[in-house]
Amino acid sequence: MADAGPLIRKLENFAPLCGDDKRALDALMAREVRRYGAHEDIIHDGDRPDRVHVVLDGFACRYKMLEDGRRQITAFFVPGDFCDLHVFILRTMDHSIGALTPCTVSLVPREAVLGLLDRPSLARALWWATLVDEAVLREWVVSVGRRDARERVGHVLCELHMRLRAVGLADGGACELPLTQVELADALGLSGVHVNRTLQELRAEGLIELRGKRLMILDAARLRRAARFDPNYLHLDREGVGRDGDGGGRG
Amino acid sequence: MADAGPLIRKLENFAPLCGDDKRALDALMAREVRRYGAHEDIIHDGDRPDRVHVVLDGFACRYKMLEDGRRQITAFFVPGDFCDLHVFILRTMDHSIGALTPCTVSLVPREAVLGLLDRPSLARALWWATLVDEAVLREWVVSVGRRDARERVGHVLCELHMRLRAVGLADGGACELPLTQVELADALGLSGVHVNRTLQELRAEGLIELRGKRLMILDAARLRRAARFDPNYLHLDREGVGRDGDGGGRG
DNA sequence: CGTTGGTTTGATTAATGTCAACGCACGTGG
DNA sequence: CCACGTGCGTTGACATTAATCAAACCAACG
Repeated sequence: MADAGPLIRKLENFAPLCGDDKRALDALMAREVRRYGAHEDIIHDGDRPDRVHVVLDGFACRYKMLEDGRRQITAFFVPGDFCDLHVFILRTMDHSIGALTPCTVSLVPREAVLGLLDRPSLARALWWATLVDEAVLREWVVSVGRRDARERVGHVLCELHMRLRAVGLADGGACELPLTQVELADALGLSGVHVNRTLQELRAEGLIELRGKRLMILDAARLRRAARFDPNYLHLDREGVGRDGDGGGRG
Repeated sequence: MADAGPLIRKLENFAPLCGDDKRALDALMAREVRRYGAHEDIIHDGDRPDRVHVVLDGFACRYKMLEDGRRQITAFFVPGDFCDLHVFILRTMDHSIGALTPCTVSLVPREAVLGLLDRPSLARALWWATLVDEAVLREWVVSVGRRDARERVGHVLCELHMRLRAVGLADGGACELPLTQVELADALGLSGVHVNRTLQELRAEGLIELRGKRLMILDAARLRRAARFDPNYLHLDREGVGRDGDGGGRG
């Protein structure tokens, strides 16, 4: 049931892929698939993995623990996301990757990814994806460093909704969001209690609805304004089309 | 006087470069050089630059402004750092890059960088450099999200000192650090006043000396412990040597 | 039912921000 | 050589945000 659909949809936010490209991705993602339970680690700090992990289904995160138990989540992974393309160069992991919900993950050997890169359109698309990941990370720093709790919470909800929509997992203003408040807190640099109160505030103002594992954005315009959310950093606007691309074509 | 030395020294923390590699870098960096004054923007949010910028001399930063004037710095650039390799794929800048001190910057056209990538050893080294930048950014999130002011300030000082040492710009525990307290604050997600008090605390404990534009780490072990600084995320330990590189053997 | 994981609440405290003033070094122009 | 302006660092008083602690609550589930 979990397939390469989200990944393909995501990459096509950069530029359309041809049939062969999609078939190559499909084949690769199906080669070796593993399931992880909620809270199970997919890769652990200090590991030296030899395969790349792609989330096909479920939510995962990148995180780092301090010795005294404080945790900081530095990325959320949704279906279609690569977890650890760095494996190609950096020997040892300097952080962990864990499943937040039960996850289906494709394990792709290094060489197979290198094979993908022989296709210039895919090489560009994958490069785009990693650059967007970096842009998301930069925005994360801005949130945690300079936005107050309301803005942070609102911002991350806007972002997750957009990213889920980009892989076909949102339906109007609604999407599945199976994150606990403490997980949100660990991502936003807040305490669980404070996230709770902030969510209540946003709910009370009629901006969102968040019950169980479902998020509904009730007033997108107002929420964005409240959170000072500007989606340009997600680069979802087909920046790769009509490119006179020497950009990738080597080989 | 500004040359490619720091860049070369930095890349050799990953793996040694051959003479041809170094000459190629030297030649490229010398092609077009510009000077920027302190506080001058090198690239502005929204720009679509067509050249890549490498800092040869001076300090610069990546930052993002919020409409109401809050600023978050998301990276410090020291000599040897690439500012914007993303230019290859992402069309428009989603943030700005500014000189913190007077800077000498090399402007390298896209195609010239692509030429560099034809040398497998350089391609790997540059890839390594961008992955380390990302790792630094992740650590930045951890600091801002979960470390208190003391730890943040101590951590960034440890990091900057190590990075400067990696490009040959530290001499024992000392290095030039021409950053104002407000600039540090904007990087750490703190107020200028609070950075000031925190620095005084670190000074009073005999951990550092920071006067004028010079930093001296007086007790590295204790400072690291106080800041919970673990340098592994900088990946400066020659991870690229002895790699059975499919990436292509170098002559 | 009793457990468990997650959410909610209230009371209190700690960390950090804000504001406003002052000092100090440096450079510049008279 | 001095007066002045400017940018940064430093201080103190005070405001505010968010953390902490502890308990209660709720729904899902075996």
